[in-house]
Amino acid sequence: MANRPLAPKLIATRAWVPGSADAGLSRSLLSQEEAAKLATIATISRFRRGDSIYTAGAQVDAVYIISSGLVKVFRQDQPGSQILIFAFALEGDIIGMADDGAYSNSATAANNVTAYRIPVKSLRSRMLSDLGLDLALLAKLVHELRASQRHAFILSERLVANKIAMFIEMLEQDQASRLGLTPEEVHLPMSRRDMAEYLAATPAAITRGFKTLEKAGILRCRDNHHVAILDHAGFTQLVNGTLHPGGDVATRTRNGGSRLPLKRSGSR
Amino acid sequence: MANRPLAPKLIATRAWVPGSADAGLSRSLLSQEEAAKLATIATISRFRRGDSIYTAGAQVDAVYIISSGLVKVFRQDQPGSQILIFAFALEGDIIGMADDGAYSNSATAANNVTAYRIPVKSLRSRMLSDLGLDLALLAKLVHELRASQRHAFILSERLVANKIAMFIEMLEQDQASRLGLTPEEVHLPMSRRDMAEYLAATPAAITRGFKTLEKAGILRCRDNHHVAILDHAGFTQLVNGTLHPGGDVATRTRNGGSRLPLKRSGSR
DNA sequence: CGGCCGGTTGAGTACAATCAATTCTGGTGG
DNA sequence: CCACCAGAATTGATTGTACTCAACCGGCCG
Repeated sequence: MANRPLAPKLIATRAWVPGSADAGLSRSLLSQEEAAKLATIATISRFRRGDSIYTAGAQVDAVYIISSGLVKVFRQDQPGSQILIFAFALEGDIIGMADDGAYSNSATAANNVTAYRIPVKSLRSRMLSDLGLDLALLAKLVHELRASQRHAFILSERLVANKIAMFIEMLEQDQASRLGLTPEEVHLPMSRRDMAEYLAATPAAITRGFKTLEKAGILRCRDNHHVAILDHAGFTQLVNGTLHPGGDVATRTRNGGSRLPLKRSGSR
Repeated sequence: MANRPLAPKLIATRAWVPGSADAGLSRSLLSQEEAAKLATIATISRFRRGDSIYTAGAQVDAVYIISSGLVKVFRQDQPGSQILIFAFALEGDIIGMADDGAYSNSATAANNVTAYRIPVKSLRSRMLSDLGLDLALLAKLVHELRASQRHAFILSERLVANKIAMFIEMLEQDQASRLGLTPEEVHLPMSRRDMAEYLAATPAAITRGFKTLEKAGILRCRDNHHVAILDHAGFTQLVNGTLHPGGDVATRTRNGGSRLPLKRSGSR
């Protein structure tokens, strides 16, 4: 096994910045001289909104580094059935992961997208000769793993409003790490439908969830692609499941006046 | 960055065997001469049911390879709040992942557990001197990423019965890869409660979900830890969201007789 | 023998999915 | 530049499923 073909493998859709202080690392991963190295063996590809970049099951022949636009990385088992978006890839992100020679998920352009296309053959030789790059990719993988776990954590939430809050927080952290400072407004580059497919919900639920958050004073929507976080504290409280946004106290049958916990305490 | 301390990083809770044909790879990852190498620098640790192996946020000082028992790898933000189990680690699995010097999730023993404890210091020097091991760990990471995406996919399912089905299928594949052949019965080493925390549900829902699957003739439970898959076809159909197990046709208001799809077709 | 914990069952509630109708929006072609 | 159309987004009404709360059973350990 030591002299296995040393599979081209890996390469992962970039992670949302995970938790805390490694933003610098995450940003510099492939945006420096190593990226330049890659650029020498890459060609530029363009995709229109809706174009498929690669599809699950196909042989891996290339890996892409997004230059501009928004790419959805998703899984869909049957042609007409359920979709789950695993990640949104933005500028600087790498997509085209596989570990056994075939793509394990699909990617389509949500926008007009430009990307560097890197044939795996050249990538493989590069990796072998350049340990530094190998380690960078490894770090990338760790990030993506964290992102995926975060995704799972978001999906484990029951209330759509909470999911949305966690999602926006994620976007905020990502944009903060990209810009170097936390912006006034969070930008939501994807459609409501895309958000629904990332959060395992329906567009209708997304709409209502935003409304709930807005009425609770947590955030304000300038338009469907720009939101401002008003109450950052209650925001994280809500993320922790402590807060119950859909107050609507009037309809409470019993337990009329007492707001407060009334949520899971000891067990789940 | 090339001469960064080359962080110990990585090391991941092992993946459930992902999709298809790389079972062999997954099994041999650390179970051969490399495992032997590791054994020379490892010590044996024992944990009782409920013991904490490591907790999120703590400095990474060691990595563990499970020798026997069952370990839950989970995340819990607030002390009393929601838990999400990210993975169950069995014999041969590696836990103790981190990418910035601190554990990113927690692990506790669900059983009596024995594990090899590997201080990261020795591991780091090993890794540097042994590229093969590094690559093995990298492959491990890829597997874990796949596992996490699979987890997200399971969580995206709405009906608990479907989640359970996917979960059992996952266990079956894992056990098949461990044994080399698909066993008659699938073994569920964890408690109902643990399953609930992996599937983001409640124990009550788990119970009812099993009942549903059993009444639908999909599977049969010998006891709470041994199930046999009866209808493997309907099983995967159900996994794809095509089948609707809670038939109970009598209560259907409209659409009285027509079983069949009646689930999401075009959109989600 | 008696708590204690895991598991099950039952009744009531709440949230999101579904279905369907309507408005809004962006892009296209005249 | 405007009319128009298709898709996205919203809204409403209804239904279904899982959560919640609570009680109960059973085995295990003290």
